[in-house]
Amino acid sequence: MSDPIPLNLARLRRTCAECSLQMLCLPAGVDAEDLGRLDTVVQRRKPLAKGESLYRTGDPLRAVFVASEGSFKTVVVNPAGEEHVLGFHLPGELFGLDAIGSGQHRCEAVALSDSRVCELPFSQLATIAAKLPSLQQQLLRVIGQSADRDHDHVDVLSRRQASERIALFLHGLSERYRRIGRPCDDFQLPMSRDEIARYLGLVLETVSRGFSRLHEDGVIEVRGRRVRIVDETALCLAANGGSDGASPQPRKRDRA
Amino acid sequence: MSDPIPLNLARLRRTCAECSLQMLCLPAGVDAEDLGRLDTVVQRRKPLAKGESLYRTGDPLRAVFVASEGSFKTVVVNPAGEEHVLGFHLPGELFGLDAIGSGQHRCEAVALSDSRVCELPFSQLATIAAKLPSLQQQLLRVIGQSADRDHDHVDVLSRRQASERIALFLHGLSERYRRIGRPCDDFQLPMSRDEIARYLGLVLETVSRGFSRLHEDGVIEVRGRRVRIVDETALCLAANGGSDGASPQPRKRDRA
DNA sequence: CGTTACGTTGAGGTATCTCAAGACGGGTGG
DNA sequence: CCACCCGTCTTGAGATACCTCAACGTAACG
Repeated sequence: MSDPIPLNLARLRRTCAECSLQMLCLPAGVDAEDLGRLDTVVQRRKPLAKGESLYRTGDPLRAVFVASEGSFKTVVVNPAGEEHVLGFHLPGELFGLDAIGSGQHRCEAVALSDSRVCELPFSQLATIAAKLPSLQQQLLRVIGQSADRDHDHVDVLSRRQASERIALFLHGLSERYRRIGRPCDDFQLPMSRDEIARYLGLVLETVSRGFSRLHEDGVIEVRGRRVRIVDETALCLAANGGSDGASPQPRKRDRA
Repeated sequence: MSDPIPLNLARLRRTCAECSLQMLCLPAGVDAEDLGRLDTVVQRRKPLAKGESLYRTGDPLRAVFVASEGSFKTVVVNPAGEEHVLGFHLPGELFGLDAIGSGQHRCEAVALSDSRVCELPFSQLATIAAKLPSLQQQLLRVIGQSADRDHDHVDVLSRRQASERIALFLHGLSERYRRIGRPCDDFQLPMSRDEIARYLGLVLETVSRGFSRLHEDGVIEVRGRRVRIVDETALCLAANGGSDGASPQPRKRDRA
């Protein structure tokens, strides 16, 4: 453990190449020894089957997570029994931070497909961060990025047109695929129409119709969960109020 | 600066009694000397007039803020020129954390009334936190609580019935007034109907009608911005799908 | 090859938005 | 003190986008 462990560094670089833990592991200023210490803390590649929960509402804060394979959703079930989707978590994206406020998870994390996750015990993370200022900064940044995704969600939900929400959702997803180093204009949705609907505050039929409409308008190609973005510009336009397909003048600026 | 300063401790305890910076200043394990160091960092009581901005979208992360008097809203203006309200910040609540992900503010903070704010330069906060593990933990917790408020916002926006959103909004506001030590069943709204609407993803008329309806049903009393919560239980019920007025028989979905 | 989950499409009802007019309340100045 | 103005809030009536209900198509799987 006191040896500088170049082997571990190499392995981490390889296996976590596109992982957001990279932000925690590999910033400048974290040397091999520090990294080795962190490495002993990360528990790697825990497998989960589709539909299994990683944590449930009320569970104490134990760790933060990153899927190395597969995606997750986080959901809350309200008193009326309806399920709301709070977020989707692609491979390489950190999640599970919802518990750092109260110490308890406010939602449930469910695997959308057979998955593998790395987990990083939070107490040890905090301890190490206290000793490594650079790691502390990285930790703050990663937390901030997680909050940014929540803001994106709010942004989507604030749109009052279903077509805007759907376009913005697809655009955001594309952006995130790009960021984790995957094709961003041709991908497989890890979630169902119903789950998208519960994320967007709509019903599944509306989502389906929205997809069909974007297809008709030549913005995307859809077949089931396969999505190809044909016209990214048009997608952005649709996300910002160019709601109706053939709106001749999508220019409306209200001012006071 | 190197003196232990019991006087400052006393002053901080008094002046920041209900302030969320308290969480950063006064946890067990932070002694007077530490506190003195923190005290030198907090800039206090900067005044702002109603409508003035504390920071704007794109501004670099400089500090985090707490209003000691007055309230704030954080807003984004989308390309179409519409203003979305991301959050309201009551006196004593920490805000401005939206920039820790990217280093730049993603929204604009506007005073809802004449206000005074304490600000805490972020770089120095991070430096001090690195030296004080207990402060680091408090910082994480405060950040987490801020994220919790964002989750509450998502929760509200996910409701598809306007009446639910409005009831949940009022209930959440009441809860927050309670937490900052103010009357939670009788208060003055710091924001307009229009601002509430832009927070809830509705139009102002719908908010107004929702208030009137809750008034008619004897759940609240409203006169302009003055709100009194008459029946908290009914408010909770309305927030969770007991949407329609006096439906004592909670069948599947009953419409009067 | 049947079963099952998921996705698409259609028709009709309804909540919310839009547009519009009026009421209230807090200021200002005569 | 009152008249007046302005921003804010309320209320009404009609248009519309979305939800509900329902049937059918499609794909994955044993």
